[in-house]
Amino acid sequence: MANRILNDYISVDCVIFGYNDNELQVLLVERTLSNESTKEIEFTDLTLTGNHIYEDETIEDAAYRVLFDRTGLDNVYLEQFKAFAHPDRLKKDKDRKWLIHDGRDPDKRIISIGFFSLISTRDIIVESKCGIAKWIPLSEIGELAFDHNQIVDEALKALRNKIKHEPIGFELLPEKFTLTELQNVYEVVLGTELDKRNFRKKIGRMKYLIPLDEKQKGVAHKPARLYMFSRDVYEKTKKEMFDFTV
Amino acid sequence: MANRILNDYISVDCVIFGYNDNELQVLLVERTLSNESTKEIEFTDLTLTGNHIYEDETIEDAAYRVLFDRTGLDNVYLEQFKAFAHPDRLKKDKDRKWLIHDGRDPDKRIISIGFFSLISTRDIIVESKCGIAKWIPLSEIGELAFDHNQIVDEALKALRNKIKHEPIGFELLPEKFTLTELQNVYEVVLGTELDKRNFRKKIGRMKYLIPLDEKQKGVAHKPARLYMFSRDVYEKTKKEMFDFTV
DNA sequence: ACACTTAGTGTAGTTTTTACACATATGAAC
DNA sequence: GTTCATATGTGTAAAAACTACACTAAGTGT
Repeated sequence: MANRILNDYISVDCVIFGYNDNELQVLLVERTLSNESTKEIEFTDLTLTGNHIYEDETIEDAAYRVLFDRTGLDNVYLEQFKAFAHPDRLKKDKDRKWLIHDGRDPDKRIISIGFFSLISTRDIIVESKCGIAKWIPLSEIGELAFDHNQIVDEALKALRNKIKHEPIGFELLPEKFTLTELQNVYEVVLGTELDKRNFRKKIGRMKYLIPLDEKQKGVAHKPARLYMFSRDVYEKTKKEMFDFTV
Repeated sequence: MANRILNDYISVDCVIFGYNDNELQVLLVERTLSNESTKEIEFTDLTLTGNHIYEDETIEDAAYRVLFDRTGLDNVYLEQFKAFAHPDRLKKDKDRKWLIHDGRDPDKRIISIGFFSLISTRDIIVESKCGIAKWIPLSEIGELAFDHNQIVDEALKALRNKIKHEPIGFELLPEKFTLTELQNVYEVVLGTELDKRNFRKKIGRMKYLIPLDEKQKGVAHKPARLYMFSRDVYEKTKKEMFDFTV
């Protein structure tokens, strides 16, 4: 055993989930790889959005900063779920002798602290300081850079677990939403179908779900009533939690 | 903002919970602090057990190693729950101008990845390679070194959350146990009282709870039946999870 | 006016939860 | 060996939650 102390780069990586077209999507960034000898661009790759932690900030601060730099959004649901540090994390790239154009030394291990974040995709992403970010449906994610596939998998697990017990589905929707939209979020995240009447009965009991005197507009069918989530009420009644235990 | 990249020590810290005397306890180690000028020992402090991560191991490996070095135990319940890195983590010590005798540079920030671990305190702790480890009841923990109070708090939160949904209470008991002992574990961890009959009705439904043809011995009252936890059955029937949602 | 589409609603049977009290088996003390 | 002290082990009734299931209502488009 080498027993050298790992004293290495640390980063936060955010798995930013969005919900659109009845699908769960992840925000990913292109990374450019070039051939080490010819210096020509070989191809591009997809990675999660991450960044280093500065000396004067907490891990959470760093994650919010990454999120803001990438999406221009503030005030977003964000949760730390796991730290990753596989010794063979960079092997893939080293074997292939590609140069990574993000200024990191490819021989160093990176510890990454994983966060997942939920954003309503109707919140238009204004800025994206660094590189091209794209929404990719979860089902269409191919092979990502580093160990980012594993990080996404674990993030999804953490999200599924969380949504069963706490009302975070709202975070993926715009401020006002219909019950069918909400049900779809749960179905998409959990990967199950839910019965419409039973779903409505269940969340109808939750006091933090506020019915509005407003209806959907411009749809070619009976317009649905709109609802809001009240964070205030939720904080006051945390006892009665949303529990989708299967 | 400084914007210097944090490139610093990383460690794992384990919050090792044990259950004894109807109490939840934590395994802590003494740390010796001495006055920087006189070099005399000032006093001792309590810390969680932690260690650095080596280059060729995963974070989990490191946590199991710490656990083994400290307790001599293998095959123990262990779970990563959160990473910590407060910029002011070491301020307390720096202000007081104490020298820390564990070889760490007190000016460096330490990122610590928190694990919690459950062990049956009837498993006698054989070895303890480094320093004196003590079981301290949760209620009697004073001010710990670094940000370890916060880490313990978060570990307890994570434990409470986990025990509501998965059968990990068993990990705190010896192989054979009575239902009253099991109920006590739940009560102590959750900090609530539970109704004896309802508790038994509920776990009676769980197939991974195996009744034995054996009874308690040497007690001055009606001897209780002994039970075992079957990990095998649990893995096969993960659907019906233990859910103590209050 | 008609067709199309999604919204919205109720019930009966089953299971789970909750609250609650007394007889029983053992060791200890006498 | 009788009695005492102590923790074990058990059932029921009422309320709440869960499951499965099908039709009418309210809009838009033609």
